[in-house]
Amino acid sequence: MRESFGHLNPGETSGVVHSIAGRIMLLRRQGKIAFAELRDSKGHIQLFASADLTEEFERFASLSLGTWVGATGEIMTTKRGELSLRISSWVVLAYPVRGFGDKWHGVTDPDTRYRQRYVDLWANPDARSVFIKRSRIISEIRHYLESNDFIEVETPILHGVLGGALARPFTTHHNALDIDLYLRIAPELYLKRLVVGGFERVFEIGRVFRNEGISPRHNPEFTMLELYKAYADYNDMMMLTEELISHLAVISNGSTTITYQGRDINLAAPWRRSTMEELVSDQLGREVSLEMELVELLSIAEENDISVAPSWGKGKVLLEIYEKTTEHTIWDPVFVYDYPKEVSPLSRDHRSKPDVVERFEVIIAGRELANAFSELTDPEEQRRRFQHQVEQGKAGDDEAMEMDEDYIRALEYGLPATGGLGIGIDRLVMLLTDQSQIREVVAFPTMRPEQDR
RNA sequence: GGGCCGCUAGCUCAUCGGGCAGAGCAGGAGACUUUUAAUCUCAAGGUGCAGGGAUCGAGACCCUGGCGGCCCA
Repeated sequence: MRESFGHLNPGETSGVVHSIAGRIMLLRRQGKIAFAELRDSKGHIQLFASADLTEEFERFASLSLGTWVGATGEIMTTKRGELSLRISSWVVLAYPVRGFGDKWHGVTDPDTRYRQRYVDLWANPDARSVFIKRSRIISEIRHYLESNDFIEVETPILHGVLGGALARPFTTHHNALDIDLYLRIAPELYLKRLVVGGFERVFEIGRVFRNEGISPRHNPEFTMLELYKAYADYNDMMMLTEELISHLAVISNGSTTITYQGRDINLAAPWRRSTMEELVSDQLGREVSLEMELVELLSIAEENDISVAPSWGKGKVLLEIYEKTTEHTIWDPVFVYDYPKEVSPLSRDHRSKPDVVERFEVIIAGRELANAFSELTDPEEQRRRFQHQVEQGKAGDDEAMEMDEDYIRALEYGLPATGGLGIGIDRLVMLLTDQSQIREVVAFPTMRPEQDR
């Protein structure tokens, strides 16, 4: 309507009759005329009502803010130049029984905003726009992948065996089979089974569940994109990642340079590529590498006040040093690559370096955004890696994976060289909508139950 | 898990060296024929998060608990 009739001069009528529906956000009465601001999902428009032209004028002029109405009338412009619908007939579609928030301040109490998102969404335009952007981002991911010959698939959320990531699970129970099941911590192992089955490019966008604390950056259930591409490796995944994310930045913000929490981030490809050892060495101003002896790495950890567990090997210690000293210092996107084998049970051995695998994480604004690798395809090596995980579990690591015999059987039928990539959608949306808290991008975040408030 | 902060009308916020709790908006009644958070008049609106304690007297001070936020692990 604004596009078609925005040219009308103040005081002009169009002769066109139109019907619209929405929620009354503001209402100003002046004697025998009244103005209302009607909002729908696309925007807002002014309604103009007058005693001589509008049915049941008195009743219209006394409607409460928040009322849903449908209205029909002629498109016109007021003397002050505001495009309006001069309504002749109208109908109430829903009455609000609960009080409207403050029309100027909206509702700001975070507890109310998160628990009663339906209130937040109509009271705070910023909240609306975040969720609209989220929808566009996810839609664009699908479009991008489909146009690159990926197919979208759905894999089980109820898992009998824990795997695909290092995390503590939620457990549940199936009554008829009388078995305990996990809510998945990652779709990874099922997606690769599909590649074994011949689907060469697959992706899934879905919820995963990790039984850990709630923080500004963690919700127990969150949305992951995982994709797998046959005949590809982690170098291909780097190119795909930087291309996809810089594309999404342009779609959602119009530029590959975005502002996050007051600081610019340049997402234009290509992104910096650095090994974990290089980054840590730079940060600490001394050589740090997996070629060192364990005791040497342990002493570096100690110097930096990093506590380690006795069961950890060199890889786990290096990862811990990296996460505690270096990760949070990265701002512009970096592919941190060549991860310790010890902490990467599903990644292929590096083609030329010992003790590391072909894996990378993307760090932007100090946080992990994506994780990818050249997939481990050798069933015997995979069995050894799972075995190591089982031992870690016995040693007290409650995030360790379990032995997945069926997954090994699938690998025995042959998984071609495959690149895999996982992106945390919520964190991506946070980045692209300039939000510092995951609860701002999850419509209904996990909350403690309401007491009698 | 630790530290700090918050919780007062439907919403956003005040108040005080402990002494009957106050405003704007919303909701109600009324005025007003081109408003833009319209304006004006009137009336109404509260178990001060919950429970204990010291005090003649607590929303305020002390303790415990609840929920939330921020920072840290």
